[in-house]
Amino acid sequence: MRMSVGSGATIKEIASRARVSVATVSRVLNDSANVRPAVRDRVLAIVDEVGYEPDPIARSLRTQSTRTVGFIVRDLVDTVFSTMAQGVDTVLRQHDYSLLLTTSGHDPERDASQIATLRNRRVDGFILAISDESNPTLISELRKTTRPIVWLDRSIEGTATDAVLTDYLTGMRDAIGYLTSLGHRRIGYIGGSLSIRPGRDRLQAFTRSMSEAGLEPRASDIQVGSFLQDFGAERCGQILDQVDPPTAMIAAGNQIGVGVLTALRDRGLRIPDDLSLICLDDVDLFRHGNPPVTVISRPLERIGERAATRLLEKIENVDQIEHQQIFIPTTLVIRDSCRAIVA
Amino acid sequence: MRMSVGSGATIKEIASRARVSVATVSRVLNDSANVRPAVRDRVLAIVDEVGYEPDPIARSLRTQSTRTVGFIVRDLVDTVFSTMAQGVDTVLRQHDYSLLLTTSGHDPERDASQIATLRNRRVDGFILAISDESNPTLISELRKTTRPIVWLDRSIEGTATDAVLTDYLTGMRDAIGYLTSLGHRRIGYIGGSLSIRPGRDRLQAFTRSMSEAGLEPRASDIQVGSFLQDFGAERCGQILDQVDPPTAMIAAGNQIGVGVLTALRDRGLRIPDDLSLICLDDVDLFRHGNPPVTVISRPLERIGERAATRLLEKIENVDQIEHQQIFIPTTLVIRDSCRAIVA
DNA sequence: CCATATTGTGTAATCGTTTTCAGGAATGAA
DNA sequence: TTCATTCCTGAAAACGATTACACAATATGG
Repeated sequence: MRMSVGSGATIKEIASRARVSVATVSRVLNDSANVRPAVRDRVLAIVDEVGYEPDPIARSLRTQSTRTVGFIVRDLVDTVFSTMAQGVDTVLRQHDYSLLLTTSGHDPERDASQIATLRNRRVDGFILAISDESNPTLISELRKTTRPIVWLDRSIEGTATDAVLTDYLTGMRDAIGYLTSLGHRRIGYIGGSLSIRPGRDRLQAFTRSMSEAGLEPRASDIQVGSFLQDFGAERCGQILDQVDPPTAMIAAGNQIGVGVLTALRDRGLRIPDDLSLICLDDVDLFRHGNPPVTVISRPLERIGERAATRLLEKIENVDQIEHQQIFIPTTLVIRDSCRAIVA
Repeated sequence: MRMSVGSGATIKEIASRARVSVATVSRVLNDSANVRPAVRDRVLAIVDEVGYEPDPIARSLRTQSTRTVGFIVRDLVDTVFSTMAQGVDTVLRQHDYSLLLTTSGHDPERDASQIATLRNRRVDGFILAISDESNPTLISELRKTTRPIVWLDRSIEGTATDAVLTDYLTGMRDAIGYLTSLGHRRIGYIGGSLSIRPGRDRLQAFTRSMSEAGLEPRASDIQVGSFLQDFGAERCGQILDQVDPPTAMIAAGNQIGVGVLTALRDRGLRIPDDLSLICLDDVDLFRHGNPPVTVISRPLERIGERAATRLLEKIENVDQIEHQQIFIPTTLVIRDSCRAIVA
């Protein structure tokens, strides 16, 4: 019973039709070694005629390579991740690799189990944008693979890793500079969990930018803990409920930003009149919202592409041992969500 | 040289350690046939101790099944598709299947070539949400596979197919009803390309709903052709530039809706004061925008889940020959983007 | 107690490739 | 002509599982 894939032909059939051995066919197809031009042409002609395509499964079994990359993201519904995935797909496709995509939810256990799954599936490499880098199960799971890993806005403490990271400082500094130039002194900050690198990096970028601007934020103006919408909404309320709330706010996460927006709407507060707002990541809601909101932006698709490119480099260059951390700068895109304060 | 995957052990090592043949180990692992309980336990103990996991590649080669599903979407950046992908992932994960995800851009040629790629990769089935169903290259490419296919908001004319489709009529009828109840008589419509099923279905739902409401739309109020933002913006302008433009508009595509929003903003028109707007698909921008826009909504994630479930049914039940078309109803979610007309 | 089912197990073929090894043909040098 | 290279090719051994087949051991029935 022949499989109806491609022509369904196997290398054996090609070989017999071309009156050569399977070894020769294989050599022609991997254009390796020396094979007489006449023979090569004969084989190629048959291959073409029959429409033969080698079975990648059989090939994988023999070569221990699947031309497949595993990509784990927290959540595909979040535009940030799906846009990165788009970038990854673009690059992989160009290099005849396939994308095995899966999600970890917000569950650290699933991070580990998904890695196990992908490892078991023999992916040639991993791109990881998972939920919690510090989970010990995860770490031990990772040790079981020798395949290259590229972290996406993540990294493991204390270990040399390949990673594509975001330089939040560039955009954050501009954001704070912009706000202070408008006269703001009290700037609130809502950020995600610190158990994950962007949570830490963004907070650090914020505090550093503030102190560079000569500002010392109040502890109560800084709220961190989760990237979720509800968290953003709740903590936004908390910050604004103070007797003398900040005049500006930074929502360091696109979901958080959504939460802030709904919190403001619930209280009947308007942007920028009642609060100046800067969000992170240039998603539709911010770009096309009313008013369009000023954001710290980064090239999400490009970031995905960069990670994929780097991973392929490592896969195809096994002897490449050194690790690279690639930093993608952020930029401030000014729109209409901040207003000047009259002193 | 042992691969460092799982324990790196092969079935042979387990067999020799357990003093049985590989056949017996295989039998235990596929809990098939009769194997003496004592032996079974002994084998399982060793498997456990060693942490042995069968190599899925070898298994695939023999069984001709990869426990892998291919999913082609037009564009991962579009929330509609990435949300569906999330649903697909959820179901596949629960059944130990993996997701091979790829995009076709808006390019019909790529539709076909991606199918070829997935077919070559021996996926067990396809979920297709591609760019153009009528492309002949695509059709002939599809004929080359015997693996089950589930269409997602798509279908091939004239052929019996499995598909998860959207019943746009339910939501559209409510939308038109709602608008007429507000006093609107002139309702514009901007829709996507008719070379793809949702383009046709949505338009049909619109014209039918209109006539049910006793309304006959002007030809110039109906613009169809592309799902892209720019198209939405341009045609929105075109419709509004008429001497007596409609008072309400339906944007039958989320990107189109974005385009409409920007077009309105560019002309300084306000929603709902200057135009009542109903969009399709409940994305962040519409849900949390200002004002929040009334939408015809469908459960995107659920739709993805449904497609995956159906596909797995067909995969694991090869003898299941009949085709199913599953219709997911749409609902109207009323928000603040429509206002009453005073006659 | 013998013939016959039933159970449990191992041997070996198979899936479709790549690649090692060995050997024959062709080439070049002396 | 002879010998050493170099070039080309094929046979066969992997890769790591599943499974058809054969056969021994045990159970069943008269």
